[in-house]
Amino acid sequence: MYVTSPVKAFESDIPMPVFGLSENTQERLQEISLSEGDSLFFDGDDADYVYEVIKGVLRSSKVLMDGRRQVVNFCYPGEMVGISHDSRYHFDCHAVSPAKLRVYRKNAFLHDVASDPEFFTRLLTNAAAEMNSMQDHFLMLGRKTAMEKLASFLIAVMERTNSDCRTRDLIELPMKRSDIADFLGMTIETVSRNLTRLRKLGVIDLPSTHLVQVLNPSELRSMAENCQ
Amino acid sequence: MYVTSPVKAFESDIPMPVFGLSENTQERLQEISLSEGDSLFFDGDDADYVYEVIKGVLRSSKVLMDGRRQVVNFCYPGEMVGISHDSRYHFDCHAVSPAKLRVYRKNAFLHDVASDPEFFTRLLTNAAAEMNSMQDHFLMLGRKTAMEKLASFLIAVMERTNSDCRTRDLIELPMKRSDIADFLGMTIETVSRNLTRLRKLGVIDLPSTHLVQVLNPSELRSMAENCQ
DNA sequence: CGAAGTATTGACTACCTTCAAAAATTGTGG
DNA sequence: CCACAATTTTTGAAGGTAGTCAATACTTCG
Repeated sequence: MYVTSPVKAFESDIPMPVFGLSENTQERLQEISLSEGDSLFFDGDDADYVYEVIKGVLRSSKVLMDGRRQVVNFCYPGEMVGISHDSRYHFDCHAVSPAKLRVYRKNAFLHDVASDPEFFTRLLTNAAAEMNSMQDHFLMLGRKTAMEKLASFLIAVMERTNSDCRTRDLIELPMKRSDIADFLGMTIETVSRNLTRLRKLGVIDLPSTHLVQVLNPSELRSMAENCQ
Repeated sequence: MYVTSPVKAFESDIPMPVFGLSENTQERLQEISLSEGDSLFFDGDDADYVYEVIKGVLRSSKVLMDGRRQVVNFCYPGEMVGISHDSRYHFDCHAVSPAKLRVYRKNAFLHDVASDPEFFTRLLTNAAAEMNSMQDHFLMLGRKTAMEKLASFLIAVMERTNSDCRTRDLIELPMKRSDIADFLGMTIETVSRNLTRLRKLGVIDLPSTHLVQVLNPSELRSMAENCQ
């Protein structure tokens, strides 16, 4: 079992968001940057802010006492993170790649949402959509083989990122193998082995560690639900 | 692999909710009953209604083409089911035990919610809470052993149902072993073997198939995260 | 009481994990 | 820019947990 030891972006004894800006400087609160590996917040922190990803990719994860980790979600530009049902966050959140975020005070955000029916509808729709994708994630974690999990993951990233037809089949994977493994509920070795197997089958190519060229999308798609 | 073959409560060629009541009889729409095994809706059906469980337990599940199934959630009294981000349901929903439901027209429901800030806040909080419990489910599916999964499940059902201190340690499991297996991402045989093992360890007793007496709650709790 | 469905138990197998080492990549200081 | 260390990824061999197949026991229901 492996444990990632996350490092706060700034060390500080003042209970403040990781980016370390003054709380009462409204303008400076509006947008922040994170470097690769920086933490945004931890499980148990006060949930005073909600965030919107502008650029980069975030990783939400939960950890068991003995260090076993489950990556809950990767957050891409346009998505919200940090909305809690109570006053605390219930997972860790880190930057997987250099990221820019828009920050909202939780209370102000909720007030704005409640007072604007259109905003509210959008948020509720997003929440329902996220729940739906979480349910697909359940099916994957609970019932798919290692190869099916990996194929599903690649398809999902493909559909989530490249809307441009010309670059559709070139997938960027900013996260490490350990992040992918913890997202799919398997080990880094199994992730690596199955990537290699997909390469040898001619379904993908691996130009570099964090790039996947999909050579046979339809085959990959069929492997996502019906392994070999 | 096993496939459950669900049966509609009423056979009908009219596209109508399963309970088969006239759409324009407002009063008769307000509450419905389901027998054990009845379906409420299927993946792909028009999502015209949302439901609130009054009595009994529902099961939400998704199925792969080859029949592999993942139970997404068990819905207990007080919980909502059927809120979708688009016009379709994205999972099957069945009654695990005889159930009573309150029915809302989706549009009317959303309108009511949007026009009442307090109602809205409650719904959003519930959604966030449900997401939080889904994230715990992820951790369980992806990273826990069979025994840890089963112990976690028993603890969760215990905390969800019996608020009464005297009956706290007597758990009712209305669902079948196959439902539990599909919820935990394992087989019925593994569920059965581990229940037996818990019994032989003296942690639980099994007075009947659908009843579990927890003899050593603290031991069970520790097994949920740290299987021997 | 018999039949159908459900649950338990047993024997064997397979997939994924674990442990270990080599290869590749990334980062750092001279 | 290169050399070297640290980290990450890949590959290999062995082992274990849970799955599969099969038979028996138990429950439910006509």
